[in-house]
Amino acid sequence: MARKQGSHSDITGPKVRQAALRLFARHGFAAVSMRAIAKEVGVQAGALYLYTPDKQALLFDLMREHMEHLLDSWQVPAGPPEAQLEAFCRNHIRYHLDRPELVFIAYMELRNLESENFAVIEALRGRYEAQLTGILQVGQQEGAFAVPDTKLATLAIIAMLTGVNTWYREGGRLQPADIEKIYWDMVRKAVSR
Amino acid sequence: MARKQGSHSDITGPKVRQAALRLFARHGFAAVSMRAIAKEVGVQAGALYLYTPDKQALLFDLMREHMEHLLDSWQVPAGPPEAQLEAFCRNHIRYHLDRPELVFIAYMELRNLESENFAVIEALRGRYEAQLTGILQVGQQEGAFAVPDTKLATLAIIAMLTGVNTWYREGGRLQPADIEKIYWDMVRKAVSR
DNA sequence: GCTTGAATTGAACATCTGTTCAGTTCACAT
DNA sequence: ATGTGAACTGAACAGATGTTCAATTCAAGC
Repeated sequence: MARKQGSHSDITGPKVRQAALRLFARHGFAAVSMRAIAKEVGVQAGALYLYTPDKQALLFDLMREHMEHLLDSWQVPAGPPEAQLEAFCRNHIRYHLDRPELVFIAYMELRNLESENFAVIEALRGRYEAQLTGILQVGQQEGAFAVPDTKLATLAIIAMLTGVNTWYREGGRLQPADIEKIYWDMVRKAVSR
Repeated sequence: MARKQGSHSDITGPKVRQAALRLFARHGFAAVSMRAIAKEVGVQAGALYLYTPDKQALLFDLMREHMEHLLDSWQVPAGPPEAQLEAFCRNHIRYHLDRPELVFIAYMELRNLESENFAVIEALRGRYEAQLTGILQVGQQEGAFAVPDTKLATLAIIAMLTGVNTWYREGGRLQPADIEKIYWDMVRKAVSR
């Protein structure tokens, strides 16, 4: 069972995924060749096929793992809807600021997924959005929120939160904690009565 | 000066831009070949070079014209900051719902611009954002708004508004006018004290 | 009818594309 | 010392890529 010392597969495998992640995020899936990925890894193009069946799977696996990890990253806490919403927003921002490249890919490269793969990612995205919609619905019923359309509010809030990734750069004027607070403030007011 | 009747260049030219727009929006710049564009136009690939110096210019011109047209699409009206903000939000949504393909390209294909072209588009984007920031700053000073960070609020609001394009489809449950109202409501509350 | 010239073709270019696979390497187990 | 097998190379594949350009088409103007 133990891997042989000389084996590189448990090093090269992750390296391939990492290189694909970086290059897809920087140049876009269609603009990155297998040879470019191989070069980044320090290997010939043919060797990549020991670690992925094809280029499409490289993209799909990155996106699927990202979405699954995002879903696992939190649970709706017990408590009043406002606290639940705050937890959602803060987790979303923190999670997204931590993995800018994955986030970028997961939402820029949807159209490069083959249709079955696309359906899988869309379903995962739907499950994530449903959690926010659920929080908003309960809050609306209990009178804590005033959102005319919970589905729209869900998409508006997520778009707004995810927008951080378009401008945030490490070491900038604001720390993640500041950003969390500012965005949460805006969301809180946006859904308030 | 008058074009000859037999001339097709004033027909083919726009057709080329239109085909590029559609295909870039659908498949992404890098995934669309000049031959694919030519086929959509009904012409051989070589003929495209009568209407564009190269593929890059096709993308850049679409984006630049879009941004310039967006800037021309409105002016900050006289009046209280809240009315100015409402005008901005409603115009933004209306304008974006009217040209989903251009909007999509202008913000998905930034990384496919050569660096000088990128700088031009970024400058135009900056000028557009500055208008919203200006409204928020005045409103903040006059006490009409309570935004802790006007630059962040600018980006958050624009991200939220532009987000409509990710889900809106013609003939859906909501009319553009409904959407304008719902989003404006959320923005209004988000910046209120 | 003939000339002009803009619009377009179609072939050619050098290079790149994703993917396959027979052959090589070399740390390990025996 | 020898054999094994995972990891990898390097060449090959069939076709696509952006771009150029000599040659063709054909309506307009004379």
